[in-house]
Amino acid sequence: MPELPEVETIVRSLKYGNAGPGLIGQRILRVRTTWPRHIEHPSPSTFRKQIKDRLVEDVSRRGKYLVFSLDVGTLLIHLRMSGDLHMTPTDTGLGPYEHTRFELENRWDLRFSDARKFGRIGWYRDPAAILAKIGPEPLDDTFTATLLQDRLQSKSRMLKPLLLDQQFIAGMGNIYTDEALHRSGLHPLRRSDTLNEGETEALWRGIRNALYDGIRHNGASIDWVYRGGEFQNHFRVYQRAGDSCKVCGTTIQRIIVGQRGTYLCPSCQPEKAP
DNA sequence: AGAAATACCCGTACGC
DNA sequence: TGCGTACGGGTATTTC
Repeated sequence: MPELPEVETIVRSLKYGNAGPGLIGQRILRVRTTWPRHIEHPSPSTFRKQIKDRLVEDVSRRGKYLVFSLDVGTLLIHLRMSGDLHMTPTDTGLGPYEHTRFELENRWDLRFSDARKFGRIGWYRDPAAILAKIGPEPLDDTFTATLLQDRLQSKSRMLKPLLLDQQFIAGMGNIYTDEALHRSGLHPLRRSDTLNEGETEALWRGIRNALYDGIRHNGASIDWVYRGGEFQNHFRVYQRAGDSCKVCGTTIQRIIVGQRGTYLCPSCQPEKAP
């Protein structure tokens, strides 16, 4: 559930440090895990050897991946549903879900907490092989309304599952997809190749605004698993079924689209144009 | 071929 | 109280 804004928030906190020192310039002494399946690539034993004594040179983000540039190779971490990363002093007792930790030279740990154990970690000599498969970054200057239009017209898919497709666009999850569609005034079942120019522009704006708002509030905190920021207090539709739309007062609906719970305002997002 | 559905991995919350 | 089920992201696999 950490989506683009939550991952971006974590990247910033790790990079510059807030509840602890920043990660850049730190050396990793070793990795310890109580859940080896967190380590996706290479094998856990090879991973341990490759990570030992590596220097962290940069921390960034690509889609929902955290990208740790090392002096040799790159560490990729995907938080999936419930993952989170914290800087914690090495001598602090382990939290219940802190399955994997990277011990640093300065006696702090980078701890990977993951209640549902869906998260994945990998070390790659060439991360481009993985990251190149991901769609465009929605907040990049190169992500224009024209680019979005071309991509929408090249498919004939429902908007909701299409926006969730990481190959179509990077970083959108269930929350920000529903929030973006509401801001756009578009129904989640709408086919991508039926949007006119104005609707495409609205979707482009809706995506960017939903993500910017999320980042501005340091991401959202979701149910019991993810401690994020305050964006949950600003949801317009997500998890608001039965409540009234903040724009028009109509009751928010919850439907299932592509096996995903989906929230919308039936007035702001009519299935067919009025 | 492309779109969409299904299964899988997990732990918790919720409803009956 | 206790059990079954829904939820959720992304990938792999299957179906249409």
